[in-house]
Amino acid sequence: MNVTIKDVAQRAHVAPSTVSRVIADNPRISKETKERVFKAMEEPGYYPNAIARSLASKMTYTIGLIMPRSAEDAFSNPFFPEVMRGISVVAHNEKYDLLISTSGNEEEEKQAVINMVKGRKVDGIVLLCSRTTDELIPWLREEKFPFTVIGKPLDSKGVCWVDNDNIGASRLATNYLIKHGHKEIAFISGSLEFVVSLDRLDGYKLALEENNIPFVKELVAQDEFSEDGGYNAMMRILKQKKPTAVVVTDDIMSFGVIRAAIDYGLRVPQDVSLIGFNNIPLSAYANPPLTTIDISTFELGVKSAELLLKILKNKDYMADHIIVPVKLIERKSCIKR
Amino acid sequence: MNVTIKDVAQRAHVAPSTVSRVIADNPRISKETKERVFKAMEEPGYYPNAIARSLASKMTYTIGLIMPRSAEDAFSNPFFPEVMRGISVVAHNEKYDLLISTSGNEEEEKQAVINMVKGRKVDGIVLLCSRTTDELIPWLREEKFPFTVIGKPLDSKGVCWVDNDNIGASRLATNYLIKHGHKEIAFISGSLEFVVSLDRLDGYKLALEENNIPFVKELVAQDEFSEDGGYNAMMRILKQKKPTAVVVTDDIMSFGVIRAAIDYGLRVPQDVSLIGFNNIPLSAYANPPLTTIDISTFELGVKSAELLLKILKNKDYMADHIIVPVKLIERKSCIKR
DNA sequence: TTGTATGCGTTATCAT
DNA sequence: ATGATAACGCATACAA
Repeated sequence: MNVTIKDVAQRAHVAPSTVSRVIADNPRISKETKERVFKAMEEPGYYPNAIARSLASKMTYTIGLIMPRSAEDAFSNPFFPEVMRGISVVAHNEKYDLLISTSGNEEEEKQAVINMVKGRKVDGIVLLCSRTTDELIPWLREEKFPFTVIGKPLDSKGVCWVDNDNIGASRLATNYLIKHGHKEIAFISGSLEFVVSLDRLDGYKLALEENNIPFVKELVAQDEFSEDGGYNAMMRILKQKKPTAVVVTDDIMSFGVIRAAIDYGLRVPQDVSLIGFNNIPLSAYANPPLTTIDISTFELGVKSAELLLKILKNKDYMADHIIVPVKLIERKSCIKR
Repeated sequence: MNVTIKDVAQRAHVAPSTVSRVIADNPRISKETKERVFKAMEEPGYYPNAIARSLASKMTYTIGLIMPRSAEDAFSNPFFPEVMRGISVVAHNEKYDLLISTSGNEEEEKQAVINMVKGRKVDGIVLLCSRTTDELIPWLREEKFPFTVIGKPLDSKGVCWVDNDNIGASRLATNYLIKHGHKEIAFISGSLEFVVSLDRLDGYKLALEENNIPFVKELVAQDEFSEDGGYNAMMRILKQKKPTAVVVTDDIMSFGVIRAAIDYGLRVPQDVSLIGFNNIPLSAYANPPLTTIDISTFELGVKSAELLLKILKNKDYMADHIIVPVKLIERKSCIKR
């Protein structure tokens, strides 16, 4: 079969345990034997079996990634790849691999996590998807399994999470519009099933309040995180009201909102100003280029991974959270009124 | 520690091997004991340790994914997430996990693969990146390790790969432009280091030849697979020639080409027609909506995974390849001349 | 149909 | 500093 630690041991005339120590770079081992062992590894092309290693050491050096339930959502919105990019950079630096398991529905997702956790396939998990109804978090907490969450969970007690200040970000966006003289400001977001949508709605309301602008529920709509979702939401609003500006909590949705406005005979930004969220690469090249809130997606990934690794290094690390800053990117989709 | 197969065996008053057989759903096992074992698994919450399982059975039920060298490229171009989506759907159906390992440079990439292969962490590998200079393919072939490649490798002898008919696709695109009355047709692609760029250039030339249009090398440019890359390539061409149409082998680059044209005072499609490649989600919402070649990115992922699984199921499966069809999506970026 | 024994390739705990 | 030897948790060939 393949060359094992025993073969190397024979070649080097030492015990397998010594070879193991050399691999682990154990300090108390003489230079001479270390050399000899390395030589004995070279020629036959020895490489440690990670599986056997994991079994014995109970360390896998791999991080589990739980994507949003539908692979559709997971990979079609640039948000997730960008988060993964952040995670993978950190993981790579620390010599961790990434194990990904997609799932179609809630039950499958649960199974995927159980499989990773109870199957001992990963050392820790990053949850890319925090729904308000998530039962994964309580389960992981109960299992005392190391994990971090991207997006503040509804019940964040005892869990480590990374997120933006979503209330603040939304308030920032809304205030920007208000300062540009807008008063009829619509708010379009994804499902309120997501904490992030809830928080951003709150930020929007907050900004209105601060400026004594009444909240009008006909100016608010939710829909899917997609171009079509944005289109439909905007259309629903336009049937009842005529906002002069709109806050859209996702750039992809913004594209749909723009299309809806145009279909409705409105020009952007002359008739409707628009501010998006996420600052995806293409929003800069939209027509008009999108003013948007950059939520530092990449950083979200980086921090979530760093936090997880910190936990792994110090098992009884206290529950903690990290707020990643946002930044308003001014482009051409908003004008003064 | 955690509950193991032995604990279950004791509870059910059977031998560990019997429990193992129940897990493996071995046919020759009585209904009664099977029931009893299942019961004994329930209460203490037994779950098989995948690592131990792998060590004993030499099967990991995970597929390794080798992304393009820079995580940058890997996740910023929608092509790769979409491919991953295809792969993950198939993997999920067959109860395989995905192990991802990103890498910064060629050396790291090699290490990542060695780590997966010699570390016995995966059963097979899908290469998402076939550079013409790739030394990974010969290595994997020599190791007799199961793998498939997305994109036809330069030396495809004895390797299983999945790709479009790139020559045909490019010829299709070019002919479309020619049929619309264009004769001054530019060709912008990524680096010729990629086989795909080479093939598409050939297809372009082929179409010109068929129509007795001379090949003009000033009308051809290569650059990075990015918006900026497209912009720069187009600018370089415009400084020498004034094409009435251009074939761009990547939608992201197309956005840059459009921007360059506009900066140069040209309207799209009135002054320059444009046909892209990949049909990424947002190309439909570009301005103008992009006419493009849909290369069935998702299918590319699906087929590569299916092919790999076929190999895994039948170790001495013959080298084979799969051509995934392309489709021309007509939108608004081309006009008759 | 079920049990026994051994191996999978390491790490880790004792020794020495 | 190094060597035996026992885990690690499961699969499997061989018995029964």
